[in-house]
Amino acid sequence: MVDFKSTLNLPDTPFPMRGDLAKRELGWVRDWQQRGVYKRLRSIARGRPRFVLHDGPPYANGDIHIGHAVNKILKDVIVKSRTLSGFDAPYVPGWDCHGMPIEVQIEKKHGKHLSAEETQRLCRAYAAEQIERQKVDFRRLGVMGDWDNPYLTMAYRNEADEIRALGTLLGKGYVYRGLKPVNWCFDCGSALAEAEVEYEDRKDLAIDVGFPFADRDRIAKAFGLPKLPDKPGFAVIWTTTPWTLPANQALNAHPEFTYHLVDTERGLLILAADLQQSCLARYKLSGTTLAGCTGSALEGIAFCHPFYDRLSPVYLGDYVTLDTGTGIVHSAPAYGVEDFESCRRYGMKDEQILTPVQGDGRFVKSLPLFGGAMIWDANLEIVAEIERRGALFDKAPYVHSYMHCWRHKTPVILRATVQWFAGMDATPGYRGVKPAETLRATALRGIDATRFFPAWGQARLHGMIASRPDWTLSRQRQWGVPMPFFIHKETGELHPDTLELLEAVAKRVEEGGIEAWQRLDARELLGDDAQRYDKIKDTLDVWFDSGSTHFTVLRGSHRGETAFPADLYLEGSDQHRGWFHSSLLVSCMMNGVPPYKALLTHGFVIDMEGRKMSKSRGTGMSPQEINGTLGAEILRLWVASTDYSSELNLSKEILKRVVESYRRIRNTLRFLLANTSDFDHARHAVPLAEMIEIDRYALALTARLQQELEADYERYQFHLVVQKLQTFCSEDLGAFYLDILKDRLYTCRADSHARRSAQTALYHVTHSLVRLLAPILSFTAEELWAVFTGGGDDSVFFHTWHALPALEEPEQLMARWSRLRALRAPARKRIEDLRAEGRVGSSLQAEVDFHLDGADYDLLASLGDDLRFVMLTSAARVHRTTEERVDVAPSELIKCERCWHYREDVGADAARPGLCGRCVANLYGEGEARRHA
RNA sequence: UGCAGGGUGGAGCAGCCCGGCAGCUCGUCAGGCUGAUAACCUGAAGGUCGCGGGUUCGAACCCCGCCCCUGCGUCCA
Repeated sequence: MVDFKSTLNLPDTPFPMRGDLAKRELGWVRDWQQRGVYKRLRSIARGRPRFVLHDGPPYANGDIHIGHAVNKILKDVIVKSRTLSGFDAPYVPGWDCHGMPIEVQIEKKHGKHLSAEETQRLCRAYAAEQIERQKVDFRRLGVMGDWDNPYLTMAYRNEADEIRALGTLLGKGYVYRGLKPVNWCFDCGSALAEAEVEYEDRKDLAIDVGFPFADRDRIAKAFGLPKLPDKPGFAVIWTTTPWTLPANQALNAHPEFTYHLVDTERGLLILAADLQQSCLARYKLSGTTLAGCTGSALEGIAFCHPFYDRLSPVYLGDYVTLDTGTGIVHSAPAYGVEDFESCRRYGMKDEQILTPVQGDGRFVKSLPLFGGAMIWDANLEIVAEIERRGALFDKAPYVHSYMHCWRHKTPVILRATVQWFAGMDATPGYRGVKPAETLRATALRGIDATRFFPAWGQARLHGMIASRPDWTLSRQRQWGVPMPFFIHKETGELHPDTLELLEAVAKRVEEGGIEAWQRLDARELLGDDAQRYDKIKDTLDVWFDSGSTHFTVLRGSHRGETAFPADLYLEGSDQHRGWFHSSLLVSCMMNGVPPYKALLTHGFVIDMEGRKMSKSRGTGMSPQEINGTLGAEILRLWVASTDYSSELNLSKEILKRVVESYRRIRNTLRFLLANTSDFDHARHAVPLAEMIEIDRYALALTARLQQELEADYERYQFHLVVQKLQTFCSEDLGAFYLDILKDRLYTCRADSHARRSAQTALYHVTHSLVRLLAPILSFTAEELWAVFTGGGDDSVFFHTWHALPALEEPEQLMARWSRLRALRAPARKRIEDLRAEGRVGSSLQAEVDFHLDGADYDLLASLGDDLRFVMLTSAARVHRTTEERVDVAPSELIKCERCWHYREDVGADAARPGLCGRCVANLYGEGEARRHA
């Protein structure tokens, strides 16, 4: 038997079947870096319309985790797909460098008693180190960007511009200074942002405390009694924070609730009517109701403080509820927002508010009875004191969820301090300048003008902005951008030249970083005035750092290569409260508009049980680990194939699935390469009009795919991209077109029209696919590009979507072949029956007879003898009949040793034994002609 | 407790806006090919579309209620 294998055009390519990704990706990362691909891409894209995705800066502490990877990969897919769409899409990555977590790290390493300047120096070095580590991991993911020139919030220029931004806000009249209860952490010694607070269960002591009657006549009058019985009396309150009692300055009652005056063994009690029973039960007292009145009747009546010699008047408040307690609430304006606001409403001034708790959690020394005590320790002493004075009615442990510092995990309190604020509704103004509308109104209008992916983000951000309180801009930390103000020692007023002084400081910071402010002697700027002014030590909230990058980066350090406003900000959904929020507020104050045209959010990574990924539970999967085993490409494909708008599920099992689907795509690509390796488009391409019909159909399918994927990319629907790519590779190519094509590619003459037509189609399919894949499977696409285009200094990213040849009537072609495929299916199934009976193996062993009528008959008949190639059978006949059916039978003819078809003319040429007629023609004659398949 | 999102064969997702046989890929099982071969092709099994009502000739899809999951926020003075 002659070996005809060598007479076939079998696939051939150096593109390996196995990606060996974990190892070989490193080579591409290095290659991109060495060749300066990003930089060259910028010059290639220069002049195109710009698309700016502004990177939200990750915090420069710790190695990247899976969430970072998801975020950066999504950004990368967008930047690359926009580039391929013909945009100039720069990507300037950034890092958030200041703030407490880093300061805490330094404290841990070096202790607490460093000078501010030394702390800053160490923090700066630490952050720089963290950034380099993260940068390596980000690059390893295949993320392309300006890694040699990222933005850092700690860059001197950035720090200086941030001070300038502060100056702008002040000058426009948004900033004010005032006393206000803010979340306060004793361990931080600082106010916390809303985002820095989390809730955890905590056990406290809940106590019921009586405030003795002070004005018996007014109480009697309120209850409509001529005179009170001659017994002691109390208004009873319930609290879980005994330590706030030394700062008590009022009692709150609801204006519409009914309160009873109850006669008990321990005297007269005032309680909310609805809570009377439960309270008395708790106090183990029995009582009779003497009279009742509404809360509003109690307004202004003063009661004695339980252990200090002063009075607390009743103020009315709608926020008083009947869920727990007594219906009367004790009010310590320095330690509760509602308390603060109600006391303010009743005319209390800042300086009247009692603030006995210091920043370290201890009572001031001068506080009678409890001076110097830590508030948590003082709780017990306070309860004991109340008990001693006979004012304690009940005490019981109480578990409730309570605010904790996200860093220290220790309880946080509300504490009135002097802070700087950006007013949401109040427009404090600055030297006569006032914004035309409130910040809240500007921001809400900005949200309405922003596009959201997914759309529901809009309602969410809107809701947050609508209800948020004023922004506390100041912090009492070291590692942060200073609020370089000078305050008059007596009046507390800002220096009249503050705007100029800020600019002067900014200039110095630009030269020497925030350390320059630390070093600055006030006399250098103020001269003799210096002794009358305090140099403020506050720093800016770190959210202000990242919230002002649209100014410090887009209009500052990277203004030439980016633009304002950005086309897109993209972050995890938690950033509605974080970066989206702070950026919106800063930009609305500075520019009156948001810094972005659109916002995209993604969910968090969770495991199979629907739990959030966490290292402590051992379910966490690190990107470093995945990169090192499966490859970053698998991580990228997983991210892209997941609907990121809700949670992203990840597990070993899921990654295994992703690896499988990667293999499928990779092998399809390999087949395409292997069958075009001897094809030179310039010399061999068949003109569109002369191409074989099924090849033109393949082009039509590809054109439709490309059109759909371009749209999916545009709408950031990457999971649809992956799904369609997959289906295309499996269904349209693998199971249909390529399967049919093998015969023609392998058996026709290498340079025949029939084969070159197929290769022309494959050439275009490959060009289209490799680019459509590139944003997601960047490593694979680049690898393929090098093989396909013959190496050189090119990159797939230097190109745009492939321009496919324009078919004249693609719809007609699609309709015709869709029907053909539908008619093919039952025949394939009948062949499978034969196979199950053991009567055929390969489908080429079968012959098929279609019995059809009408359009279907015409359709199949129109293919002539080429129908058998579409059917993958040795013969396919069509018969006109009204009784439609498909017959399949094993061939009784002889198998051609070369093409494996079972044909009558095998051996007809005595000189060529074992060969069928067309193989003889292909090998020694003119070659066969194909028109349809 | 408020806001938002989700719940479709073992896994990942379509379908829902605009009601009309529940679909794709992967996996599983069975078979084939041995000229894409650690690949490829064919077929099959597998789903009460979270639950309960309603509207409708007809509901995964529209309406109401509930349950569960996730994120964000908030609260117990």
